[in-house]
Order: sequence, then C-alpha cells, then structure tokens
Amino acid sequence: MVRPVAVVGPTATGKSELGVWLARELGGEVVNADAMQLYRGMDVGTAKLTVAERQGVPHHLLDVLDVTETASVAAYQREARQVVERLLAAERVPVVVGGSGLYVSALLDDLEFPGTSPEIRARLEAELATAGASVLHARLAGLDPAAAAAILPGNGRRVVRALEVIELTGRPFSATLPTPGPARYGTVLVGLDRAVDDLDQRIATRVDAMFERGLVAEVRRLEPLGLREGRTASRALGYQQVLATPDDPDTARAETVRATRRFVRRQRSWFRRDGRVTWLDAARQDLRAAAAELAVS
RNA sequence: GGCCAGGUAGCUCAGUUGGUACGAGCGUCCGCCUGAAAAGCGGAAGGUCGACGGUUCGAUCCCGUCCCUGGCCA
Repeated sequence: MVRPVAVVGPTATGKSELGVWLARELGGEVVNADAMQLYRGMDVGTAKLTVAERQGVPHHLLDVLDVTETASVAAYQREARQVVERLLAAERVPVVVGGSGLYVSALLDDLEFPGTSPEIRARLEAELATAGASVLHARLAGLDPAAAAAILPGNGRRVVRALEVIELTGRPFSATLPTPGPARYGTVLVGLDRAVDDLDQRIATRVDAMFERGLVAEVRRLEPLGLREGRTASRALGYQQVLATPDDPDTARAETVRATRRFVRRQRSWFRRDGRVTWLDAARQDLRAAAAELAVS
C-alpha cells in the first residue's frame, strides 16, 4: 500500500534535495507544490532544481505555465490530484514538495473552490479601485455577515473574491479554512525548518548565488515574453525586485533578501498550525534517514 | 588645531516656538489566509530624545562644558 509523503516548510531549507532523495529511496516521483516553479523559464530565481540535480527522478507540475498565465490554486488542485492518483495507481510514491501552503492544502484537504467569473471579477476589481475596500466590505457585511466578520475590511482582494463567489453561486463564502483532518491519500507530512540565523544566512547566500547565476538576465529574457504583465509571475520573489529596479541589482538583491525573510515568516505561521506535520531540523546529520523513517512509518 | 552640520525606537530620519515623544518608513515579534498564495491583510513590542552641570515651578527643546560622527579649512 503506497502513500504519499509531503515535504513542506519555509523556503531555502533544502526541501527539493530531500524530495529527490526520498523519491529515489522510496521508488517515487516528485510532485511540485510551489506556485512559482510552475512557470516555464523561471529557473534561477525560483531555485528550481536543474535536470542534473533531479537525478533522473521525474518531476511533475514543473514548467507548466507561461509567465503570462495566472496561477490558480483550483487548477493546481485538479492537476495535482490527477498526478498523485495516477502515481498511486502505478504504485509509485508521490513525493509532494513545496512551500506554497495553500497549494499543499488544496491537494491534501477537502477544499472546494466554487468557480470564478472573469466578468464579475473584473467588475468588482474596478469597483475596488474606485470605491475602495471598505465600501465593498460593507456590502459583504449585508450579504454574508460571517464572511465579513472573518475578512478584515482592508483586505480588498479577499472581499472581492467573497463577493464574486456569492454572486456566482448565490451561496455564502466560506471565509475560514477547515481545521485539517486526516490528510488525503494517507499522506505523511514532513516539515523542514532550520534555526532562524541559519536560515537567514542560507537565504542571503542563495540570493547572492541567484544574482551571480544570472537572475537579471533571466528576467530580461522573460520580459519580452510578458513577465511584467503576468499577474502572478511578476510577483515572484527576486523577479519582482529586479523588475522594480532593473538597473540597480544591488538594491534588487537586498530587497529580495528582505522579502524572502518576510515570506519565510508567513510560511512558518501557515505550516506551524498544521498539527499533522512532523518537523525535522534540516541541519541534523541523519535528516534523510529520519525523513525516510517517517515516510514509511 | 579652527569652523560648520549633526547626535531622538535595532536602522534611516521627522518633531516639539520649554509643560506627559501623534512620530514615520524599514527591521523585529505575533496572527489571519478557499480560484493572484513567493500574493493579500491585520496586531504588538520597542525611546533615561549623546553625557554631565546650569537656568526654570518644569528641559529632549534654552545656556555651558565634555564626548562621538560627518564635512570644510589649516
């Protein structure tokens, strides 16, 4: 009986490398759960493993979007579940690797995304731009008090989405995440983390390396393909900063380090509350063995 | 050595014409998160206002001395 293992946790802890090792060890394949590694051509800045580093292990849901396409959790959920189910049917261990908490949750929890409508969305977003978030929030309070109570008035993005769902489905918007039950497919969740100073150091080193390996050139290559206009791709750490100050790599690099640390904090607070995760210090010597043991336990 | 500018939150800096520092941005810590999630949103902590002395009912703000930093001159 094969079951998946998910390697989660903050960025720059070493999830990808561990994922490859686990896949080889367990006879599995990697399923990406990282929103930005979905993009074709975004390699250096997303710290995507090179083909050589993948050591022959098949990686799924990597390089599946153009930078102009908007990433979507719902689409990810459909595709990732398909991949996982196909692997399970073939008795291959799905090794889910990634730091996008909502994506992992969409794959492993019972989240249902109620659809979307570009027209409604566009209209609400236009309204958000002119009227402001609090006006929309007030309307939400009338239509769906529970959602309004859960969504802070300043959070225009979520208010818009809530109103979109209500208009589209005629039903209230679930504004709170379900408390995680047993993970789908019996997935084992392994969390990787490191001491704050250690991780800060790794982030600084890694960002430096990205710039040395040509992150700026990568952005220049992607720009004519529409990176700047890409709704999600243009926001990726590193890319966002280079786009902001194309002629000032030093500033872009410093900003990227800063933003990455902020991101790590959000990732920690996301995964921290998931009681299913067994945490491992990525710096421990027997990390691989410990992870493998969890995976087969 | 002389002249000038400056020493206020961890950092960069506002500000107070003498009466409990409205401080801001960044950083730090904490929380939220259902079709943009490497996104989006919220909360908290943190200052003997360079040191000492003087004037004053009262000084971060006035006066003096000293220390430190930067610049200019010698």
